[in-house]
Amino acid sequence: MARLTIYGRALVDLAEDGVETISSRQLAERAGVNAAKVRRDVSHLGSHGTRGVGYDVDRLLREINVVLGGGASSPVVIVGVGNLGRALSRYDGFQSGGFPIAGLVDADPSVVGRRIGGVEVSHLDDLDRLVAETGCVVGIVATPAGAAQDVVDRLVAAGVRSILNFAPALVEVEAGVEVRKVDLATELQILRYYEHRRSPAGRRRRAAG
Amino acid sequence: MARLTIYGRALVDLAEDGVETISSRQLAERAGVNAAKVRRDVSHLGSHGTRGVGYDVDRLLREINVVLGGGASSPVVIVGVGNLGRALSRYDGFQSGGFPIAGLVDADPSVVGRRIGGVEVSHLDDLDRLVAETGCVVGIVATPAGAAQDVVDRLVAAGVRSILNFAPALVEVEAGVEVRKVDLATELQILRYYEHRRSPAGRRRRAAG
DNA sequence: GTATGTGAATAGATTCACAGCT
DNA sequence: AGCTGTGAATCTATTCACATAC
Repeated sequence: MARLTIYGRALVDLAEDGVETISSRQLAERAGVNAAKVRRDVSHLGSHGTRGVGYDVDRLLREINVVLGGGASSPVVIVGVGNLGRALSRYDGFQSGGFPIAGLVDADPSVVGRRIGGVEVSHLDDLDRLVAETGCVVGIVATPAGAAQDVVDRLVAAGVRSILNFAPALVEVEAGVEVRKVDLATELQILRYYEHRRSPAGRRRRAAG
Repeated sequence: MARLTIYGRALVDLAEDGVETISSRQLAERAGVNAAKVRRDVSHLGSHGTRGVGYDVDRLLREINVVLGGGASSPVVIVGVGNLGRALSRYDGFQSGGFPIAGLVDADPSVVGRRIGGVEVSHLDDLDRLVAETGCVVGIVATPAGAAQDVVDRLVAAGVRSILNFAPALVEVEAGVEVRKVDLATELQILRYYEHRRSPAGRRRRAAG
């Protein structure tokens, strides 16, 4: 399902290049997937291509955008302005992707009031008010693992129903709340796993067999 | 397979708490998965628990670490010190996770020579030398989409075989090179998708049915 | 001829459920 | 009694392959 966003990006590029129709095969190539997969994914949209021709780029893009929530702007609040939180606060991909950073929050009084990337840091206890005032619909958790569950509970209590969790911890939420996890440590570990498979200690200096 | 790293983290916590054995059921609960899944995953390690008792925490942790590449330190080079690249450079999770940042690289001469988080920025053309001198084994791509493929090609040419791609672009690599993609825009889009399902325009102000 | 949409086939991951060990 | 290891069942995702439409 993450593939829809990939198709969306490819279609934006195509539309900018003035391309009007595209076949499943061509789109698949741009998206790095199988043509049959494109067809089945697209058919789930209820969309219809034209046999013998392909899909209308503009129409398909519009349909994908509708499913993905369109061009709506979804303000986010970042909880935790430690190392990672500050890094994320300064990343303008949120803004440009339609997720403006409407608030920063931390539990440490010594950082409350500081401005990062033009946004002032509020105290965790003001989360409810902040969410209510700014209309944040997405919460980004960038705290240490130990604080993650508490923060998520507070976000949910404040009415946030979509959470992106960067903390290396599992969190539980009630039904109806969507949590997605981004785990940089795991990604790196997996790379190391492959690295290790290629050259475990002791084979490192040998020529490939 | 990403689950092994989750198990690993849970086991570290358990070891610190002095726990010596753990059943698949308990580990599963901590990892947020099914007990049968834990057993099957662990059995792929060639490990053996003790029937009626469970797994030895230390032993299992050691075995997982061996598979994941152990405590080895894997220096990384970050390519692209734009917004996201700078953010990542300042994130100390790399360092603490055993992935010290050994180099920063950018194509823009105006940032070359600047220091970010204690590391000097080199020019993209010096990538080969940098990789050779620092022994980087992992490349992190934090460039705009358009530059990603070129950067990846250069990383591969320099001998890097493990790449973490933050650029919202597909890249092709020869066999034997492992690329993992972290796509913040897609994660947010997917959250918005669920958000949109819950309250599409027009229903927003209605009470839940 | 070309390309979609989809039933059927395949592959892969997950879960059940239980024999067998401690 | 409690728990692992695993064959078998199940569920889900992917791919094939072709009838159908342009």
